[in-house]
Amino acid sequence: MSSPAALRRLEEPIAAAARELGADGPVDVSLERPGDPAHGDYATTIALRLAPVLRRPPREVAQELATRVELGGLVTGIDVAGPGFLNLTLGPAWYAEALAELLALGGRYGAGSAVRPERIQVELVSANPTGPLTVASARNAAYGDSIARLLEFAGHDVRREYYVNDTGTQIELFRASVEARARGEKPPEGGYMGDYIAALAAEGGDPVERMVAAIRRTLERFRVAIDEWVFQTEVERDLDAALAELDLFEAEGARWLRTTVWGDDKDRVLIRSDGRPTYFAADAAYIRYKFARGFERLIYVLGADHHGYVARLKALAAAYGHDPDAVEVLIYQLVHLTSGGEARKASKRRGEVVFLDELIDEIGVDAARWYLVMRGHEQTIEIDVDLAREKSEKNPVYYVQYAHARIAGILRNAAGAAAPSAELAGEPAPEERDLVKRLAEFPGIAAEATERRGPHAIPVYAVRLADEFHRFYHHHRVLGSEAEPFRLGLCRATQSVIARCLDLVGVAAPERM
RNA sequence: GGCCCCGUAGCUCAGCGGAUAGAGCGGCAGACUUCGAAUCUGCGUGCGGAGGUUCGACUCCUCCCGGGGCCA
Repeated sequence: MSSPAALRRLEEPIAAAARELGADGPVDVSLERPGDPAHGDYATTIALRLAPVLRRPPREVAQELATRVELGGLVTGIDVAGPGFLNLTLGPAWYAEALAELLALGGRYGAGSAVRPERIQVELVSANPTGPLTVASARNAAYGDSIARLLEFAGHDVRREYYVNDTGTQIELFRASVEARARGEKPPEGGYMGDYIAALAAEGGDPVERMVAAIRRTLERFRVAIDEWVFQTEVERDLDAALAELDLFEAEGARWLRTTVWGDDKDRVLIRSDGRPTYFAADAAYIRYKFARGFERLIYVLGADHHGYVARLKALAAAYGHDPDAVEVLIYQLVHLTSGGEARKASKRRGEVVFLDELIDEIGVDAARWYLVMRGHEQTIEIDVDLAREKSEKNPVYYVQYAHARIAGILRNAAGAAAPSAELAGEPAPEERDLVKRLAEFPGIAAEATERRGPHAIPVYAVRLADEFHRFYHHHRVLGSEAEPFRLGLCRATQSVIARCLDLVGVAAPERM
């Protein structure tokens, strides 16, 4: 399902021909778009990969495939090139078919790539409620939410969850800091400072509750819809039951879980010698609670500083009798903030933070989400706050949004004109061909982004698609041309795919700008 | 000392086994009586280093160098 029907219609006859030659099992034709237009519209390396299996020279295999394969009018040329590439040149009929498929599917184009839909929980952000969300959490939110959106689009049943650490030493320190401030005293050693502490002190009430409410508002503003908020204090009510199910051992007065048998680098304490449970004990109760709710896959979105958690979380899953691979820990690298070339230190306690709300105020939700998710999650990213603020119109997100708005404008003006259609009046122009081929990439891009947990592929693709559209626009008039129905069809299809791309990363698709 | 991530164009980054490695920003030169100029067109030898696997390596493996992070 990762390729559109228009591509499968090319791939399947080639696969059939390959099987005739003696290839057994599923044959992966995987058509690719060559960089050089002289190499045709699509190319496959099937002959190169088949040659060792068939014990024949690759070019010979390619030649034989080219003679055997029957692609009818979809293709006007099939050539052997280089060491054994098979290059296809598409005929007009293919473009019409591809566009027809896209128009028929509309917003569902590219959806449903999941081979087996699962019940998936994505735990994201889960920052301590000791202060407003920072830019570091913003990457978690943007990345985690895009993962959730991709999984939903692929056909999975997805729930987003936020785990609130509402107890423990940091929380006590936080409460003490607010109380000290309310009395007009200095915060305790290592305590929290900043304007928000003063504001909480002035407001009164439970500062933790207020912080959670503030985080909730920020996430809503950031277009992250949390389905479930789970509090550590709630989870810990089942602590005894959760620990009773584990095979703990005693050592040095403490009670341990032998996580090393599941690949952790050392065993972990759950109950300290003084009888107090560790944070890890709460993790145990929590993961047990997650599985108890029937999720088949648990995704944790964590910053790079938590990479040590991977082994012990999987160990917990295994200890409760689940497949450790049902726990998937997605690690993203940290965000560095710079300002005029100088690094800014993001420390919640010293009040020198850049909060997510401030970032949104400065560059807007669209640019913020785009910027935070447009790079690979394994890449440390650098955000120059000044640049983002002063030159936000340079952000490529506007380039993509502009293409969407421009199409919306054309379609508004087309009221009363011919209906969009995939009917081709004659030969499609080069820019029209390029646009259709770009659109045909989308299902594969979306599926791969989902499988690899790499949402950044979506913005990268969206920029290319917008690029292709802008080029098409400058070469061809849509309204009033002989090819008006086909070009309106192209516009509608492009608009639909751009809108989907933007939605997958939580960015608005404006009708006007 | 162990583990994780990263070294690609001046800068920020795509590219995850295929043909001549791309985009944005910055710079230079052009294009609006025309459906939206937030646009388009042109100008670029750069994969940290050394081995290895392969018909083919930015991509996979080993080592080294360099940056960031976690743990001890």
